Amino acid sequence: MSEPSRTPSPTPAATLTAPVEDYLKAIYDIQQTSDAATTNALAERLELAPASVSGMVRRLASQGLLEHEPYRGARLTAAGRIAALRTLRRHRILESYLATVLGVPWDDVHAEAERLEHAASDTLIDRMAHALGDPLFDPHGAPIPTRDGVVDETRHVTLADWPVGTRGTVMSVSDKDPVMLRYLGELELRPGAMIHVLARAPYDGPIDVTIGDARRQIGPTAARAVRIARQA
Amino acid sequence: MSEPSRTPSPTPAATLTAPVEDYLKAIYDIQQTSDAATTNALAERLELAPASVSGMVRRLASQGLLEHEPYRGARLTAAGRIAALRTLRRHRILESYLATVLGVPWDDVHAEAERLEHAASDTLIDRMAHALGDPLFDPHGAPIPTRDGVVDETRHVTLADWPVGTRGTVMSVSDKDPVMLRYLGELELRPGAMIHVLARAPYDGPIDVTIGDARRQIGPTAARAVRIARQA
DNA sequence: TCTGTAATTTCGGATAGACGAAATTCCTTA
DNA sequence: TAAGGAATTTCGTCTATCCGAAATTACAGA
Repeated sequence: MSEPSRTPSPTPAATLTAPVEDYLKAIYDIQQTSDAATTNALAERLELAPASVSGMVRRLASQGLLEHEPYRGARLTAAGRIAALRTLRRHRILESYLATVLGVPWDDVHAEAERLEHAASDTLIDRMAHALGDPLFDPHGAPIPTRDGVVDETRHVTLADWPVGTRGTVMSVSDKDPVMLRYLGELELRPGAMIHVLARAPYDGPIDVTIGDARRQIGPTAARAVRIARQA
Repeated sequence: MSEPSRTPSPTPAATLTAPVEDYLKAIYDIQQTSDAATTNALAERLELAPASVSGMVRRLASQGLLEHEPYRGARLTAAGRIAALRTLRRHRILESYLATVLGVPWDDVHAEAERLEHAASDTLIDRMAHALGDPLFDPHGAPIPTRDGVVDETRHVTLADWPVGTRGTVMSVSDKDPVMLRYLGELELRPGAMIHVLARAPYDGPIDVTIGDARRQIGPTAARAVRIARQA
């Protein structure tokens, strides 16, 4: 585990619109993997035209929420990062609450939280978190930022890159695609599951893996949605 | 109690924007008292300029959600009524859930629900309703429409007009103003409270009333926020 | 170094929603 | 019935967000 990171709080920041929160969250997400978020990557994630992203990125940069080097991509500033983590916390607390308390199926919670996260007040989110015992992870295994922006940013290897012959534990699964999530659920590929990669066919071929006791073959796309860590 | 009213379901209606839902809800609300919702009444309730309301009302009329006689006011069509009741159900289920399950103070639930009602899916609302045992009234005593648009529309007399010398039961209190709600709470003027009007000073003067066992004087503005029915 | 392709930005334009000022209509009252 | 005030609508504008088409830039490979 790497250090949890702490971001100082500069401004309380005026209320952001829903689209702005979505951009910041997407940039944060992309920056977990790449150094900067490119226009195309953002456009794809947000399902918008690249032209729209260009315009918004310029505006957000002028508001000090991110830095933008034309043709190079966007990087969150400290203020942007705080705003992104605030939205991420809302999202993941909501996912946890909906799944745990209200029994919303785990492949549906993402879409629902995606809308509610822009409307719920901070104090409501804190109430939900409290009711859940202030969880550190959401139902898909993603870490939940605290109220003051502390979050575990460990970058886990995906199942697609996990070394052959090695055992590991599923840390998290991507929550973006309900169909994929349903498939992973059927395979018992949930956070906490033990896996053991037996073989991987070359050229993006299927991966031969035991999940708990069951032996399975899974394709590279699904494997990329599953993040693994060495057994605890 | 008057007949619950039933509205047939014409169209599933495309998804409405948050402002549109707000307009429909406000018009429904105003129509509970007046025959048609005037531009000024809407502007005041929605805290918008009358010019803005004029424009929106015209648009909503062209979409078939309401009928508009220029200079005369707006009336919901069947389709508009259904949409309004759907939003009202969301609002009141959310209020109930937040207050009952999450312990949000009863004077805060309105504002929170006001934002969440546009984001929560129907199935989530139904889950919440189910968790509460499908309540018929929200924490302020307002009736909750069912999934298929049945709602009690009895028009209750307010405390300001309740006959002197008569006992009654508080049916509901207006949830719009948190400060007022806090005041009413301090007076124990909640749904279910027994009241007995002893005297009313003329010209909008104070009302002399017993609430439960306590004797109080309350002003006409607060009294207008409290709706009363003959004792059950 | 030159060049073609992919990524990005710019430009003009669209839509939803809101506003103030000015024009219009309604209705009461003299 | 004429006038004046109040309510309403119209008009021109503004902001936020989105788009397609055209122009620009970056960069890999010859």
